[in-house]
Amino acid sequence: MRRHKEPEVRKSELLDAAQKLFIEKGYAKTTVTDILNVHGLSKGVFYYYFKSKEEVMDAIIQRMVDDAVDNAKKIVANPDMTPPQKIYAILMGQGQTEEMIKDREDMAHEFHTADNAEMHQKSLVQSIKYLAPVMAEILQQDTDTFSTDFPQETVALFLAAGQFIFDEGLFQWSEEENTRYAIAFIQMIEKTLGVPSGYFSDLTKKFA
Amino acid sequence: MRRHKEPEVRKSELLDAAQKLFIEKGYAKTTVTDILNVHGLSKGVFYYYFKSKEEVMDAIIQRMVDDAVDNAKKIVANPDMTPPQKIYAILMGQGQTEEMIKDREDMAHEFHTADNAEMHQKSLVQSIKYLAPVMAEILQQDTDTFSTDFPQETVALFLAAGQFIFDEGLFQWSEEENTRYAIAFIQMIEKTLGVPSGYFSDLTKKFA
DNA sequence: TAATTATAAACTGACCGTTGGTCTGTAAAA
DNA sequence: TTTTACAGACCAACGGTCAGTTTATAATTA
Repeated sequence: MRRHKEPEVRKSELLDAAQKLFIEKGYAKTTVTDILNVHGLSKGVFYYYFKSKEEVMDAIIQRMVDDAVDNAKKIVANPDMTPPQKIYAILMGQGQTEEMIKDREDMAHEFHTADNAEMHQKSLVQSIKYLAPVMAEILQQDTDTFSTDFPQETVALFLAAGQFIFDEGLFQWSEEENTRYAIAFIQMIEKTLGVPSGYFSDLTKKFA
Repeated sequence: MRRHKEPEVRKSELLDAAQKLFIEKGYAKTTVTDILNVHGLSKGVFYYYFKSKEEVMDAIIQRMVDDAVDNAKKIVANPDMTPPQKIYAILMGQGQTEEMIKDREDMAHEFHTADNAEMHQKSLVQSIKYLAPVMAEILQQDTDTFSTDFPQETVALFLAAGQFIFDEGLFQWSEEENTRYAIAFIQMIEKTLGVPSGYFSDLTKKFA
């Protein structure tokens, strides 16, 4: 009765199931058996495709980061956006994959980061590694508007600060606090990049 | 033969042993039995003093953060330091307790943060919670030199960025990279706080 | 006051449930 | 027949529990 599936299909099934569970319950609290139960599979098949639970997490993070980088590259290539808009769009879209945004429209998905420290840390490290260079390009290609001595390093600092502070699971900011942090964040970016104050201000309305 | 000890002494023994192991091996990879073996104690005594392994981590973090806050308050009260020097001293002293610095002089202690995500995350969260207000006071008390709309939030962003980027376990920066990040970090702070460029520059030499 | 007993505090170690991971084997596909 | 995809019993290790033992302290008695 058991039907053998294409390896890639099975692997994707497992990855998708794992990702959903990791986000819902957290990495640590998600059992390998939990992942297998989603499609009624047995222990063996998991370790046929992956050599450890951690490898699955790494694969998921890689997928998410690749997505984010692709998205960022599209933004960079978009001729209808100004450089500041690009910076803003990439920074603010962080931590949310396209799929996650779609999902979020349906049900309220909380990225349970408190129980997800390992995953959160790894994904932040990878984000910085792969996303910072792409963003740094924007700054380097428009030295008229931006004045930064170390674009990549500066952008990395932005990513680290933003991803951490605005994480929904770590701090439960009130709406007011969130707004204050958002403004402070944007002002920090404006000042650091040397763009006039208010450059991003009209974009800030999204935080209302 | 078994000697009963003062509860506080025993508890400190366990906390100290745990802290050392958590730093050396990481929280996840440190066994409760490992902690007990340091002083040859049995399972029961651990759960006599703590109700879980996580509680021990929380206690250790609290101790570290309290230390850091005390230290920060002393710096704030120091009349021989200028406000920028205070900001600098607190930001750069982060993540290293006095004891850890002493230890580091003896043997090369690596805070194995890669295997320590949970602890690192929690301690960063607590740092921001308790340290940011203290630092914000410095900014508020010297509005002539500093111009920031949201002192506490801004400082929190600094802490998050700095603690993450300069973590020894997460990124293995070369000496050059480290210097670049340090300069970028300082420039970001200078620009964001509205102090003239080079305000911290003479302090930067420490990174050589 | 010294010896005895009662009570609580500090500690032991066998035990349990769960989990990540292994291994031998089997059914389906080629 | 060989290879690929899968099943599921099994294992070691870990966090945590618990009934019981030893040590210190207070209360009682002689």
